[in-house]
Amino acid sequence: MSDGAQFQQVSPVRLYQRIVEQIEQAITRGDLKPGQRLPSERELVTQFGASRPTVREALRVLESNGLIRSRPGDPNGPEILPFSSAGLTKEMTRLVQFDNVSMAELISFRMILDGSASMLAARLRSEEELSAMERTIAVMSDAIETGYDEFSKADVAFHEAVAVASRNSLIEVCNQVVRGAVLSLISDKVAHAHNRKALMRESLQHHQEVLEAIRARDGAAAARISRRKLLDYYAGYVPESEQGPLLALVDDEEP
Amino acid sequence: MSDGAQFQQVSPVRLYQRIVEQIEQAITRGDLKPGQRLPSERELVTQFGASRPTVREALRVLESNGLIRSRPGDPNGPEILPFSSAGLTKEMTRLVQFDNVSMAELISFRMILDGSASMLAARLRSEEELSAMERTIAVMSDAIETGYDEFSKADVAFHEAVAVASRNSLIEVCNQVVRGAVLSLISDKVAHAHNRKALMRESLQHHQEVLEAIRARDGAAAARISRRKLLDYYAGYVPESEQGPLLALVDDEEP
DNA sequence: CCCTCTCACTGGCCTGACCAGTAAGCTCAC
DNA sequence: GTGAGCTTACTGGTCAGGCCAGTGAGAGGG
Repeated sequence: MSDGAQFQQVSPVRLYQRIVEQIEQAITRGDLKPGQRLPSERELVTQFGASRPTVREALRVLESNGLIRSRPGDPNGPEILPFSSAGLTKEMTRLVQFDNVSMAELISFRMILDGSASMLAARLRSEEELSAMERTIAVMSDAIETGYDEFSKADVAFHEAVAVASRNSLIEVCNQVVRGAVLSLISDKVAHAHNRKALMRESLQHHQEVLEAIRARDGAAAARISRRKLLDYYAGYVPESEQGPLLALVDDEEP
Repeated sequence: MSDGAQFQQVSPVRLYQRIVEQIEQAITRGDLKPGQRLPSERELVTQFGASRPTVREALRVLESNGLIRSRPGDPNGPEILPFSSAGLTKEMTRLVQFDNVSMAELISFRMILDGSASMLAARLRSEEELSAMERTIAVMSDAIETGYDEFSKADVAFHEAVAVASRNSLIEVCNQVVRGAVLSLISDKVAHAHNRKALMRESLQHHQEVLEAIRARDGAAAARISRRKLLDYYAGYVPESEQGPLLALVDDEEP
């Protein structure tokens, strides 16, 4: 190779990509805020100087990425949507589905995220946030009789309350995604379990112990308990041979 | 509400979405493997019974999601791409850019991921994996004189080696994404820093200390050092008022 | 056997058209 | 005046057909 300038590989840029970029940037910059409307397709055609199919390709991409939504017949044009983590969820689910991510890895990741969230919550929580958690636990307790859906909803609410208290939304988004992925892999087993009530009671017990540590502002304990309980709860779904990495995560009590 | 059946909200499904779904499923199921080719657009038109613009909209969506790539003139048709975390990175970057995710949260998240990876690596590593890490550190050391690009590449290689040893690819993918997001936010400052060599030396020092703990199989120490060093390195980019949650993460040495 | 050139076919892009929806604004009865 | 109903100008969804610049497998020449 001759010395001197280094060249980057170039790739032809499609017209529709240019349009996507422009609109994406306008949204990111804040020129287009959620709720605002894009001009109609035919109007965009004149503004971008491209044909309608090309403009439409761009809009379809934006739509599939959750940035806009267009309804047929709406005279106001496509709508800018508020940010949602749906795209992230989709991507992460795909990562799980066919990038050889095992159940053990998923649970390991949940243990890390959940443990960290609990630790941060224990150390940073306010009194209001604590009582918010207590309320969700109460709902869970009641929901054991009411039904699994209620219970599950309250469960999510608890983790959300913890996430809020941890002051870190990234944790919650990722945790939510991973949680969803785990559930989608074992949902059939849970749904058909004849001992669902027992499972719910066990889960409730776990959450209460974590809450106790958070109440006591004991970050290390909250993390340890959270991880330990997750492992107990899910260990049955992981083959014996893959449990090593999971045990390494609860192995906190070393000299 | 009358009791009985619960109905879900329905939304009209576009034709192009049906096509996207079918192809996505085929890929997820493994019917279409990376490297294989899709039929040509005109062939797909007849198979799906849709028009070319519609088929093209579907292909554009798949392309923008990183699932396929189509090159003009290629007689073999669009190519199925191997999985890449590019989509995830894009989504996460967007999350950071305009969902009120602060620099502090990003760094906090990195500390969690990196700390956990180091801990797992310390407890699970093999001898080969350890020496792989040592090699990347050596490269980093040499690269201080060679240049920042080399250094950065070796840096990535180190974290990758740690991730491999941690037996959890999710950690590494997420860490890589977050790392990229952080760098994209501060890259200008690093590039213009007049003391880049000093920064590199500091970074190298940090990595060496983590490596030492991993060598000693001391998981707790590896995690603690990793978090501490990340905080030291990046603290300057976080406003004083937002450092609370970060400090909570290194506050391990409690009674 | 290798090299070169051809050509059928590819994807990128465009024009123009039809249809089923939507909602603003008009009409009209009350 | 006011509300209900209808008209209408627009929207997005979809299609058919066409042109162009590329690509690469295979035909042909050396």
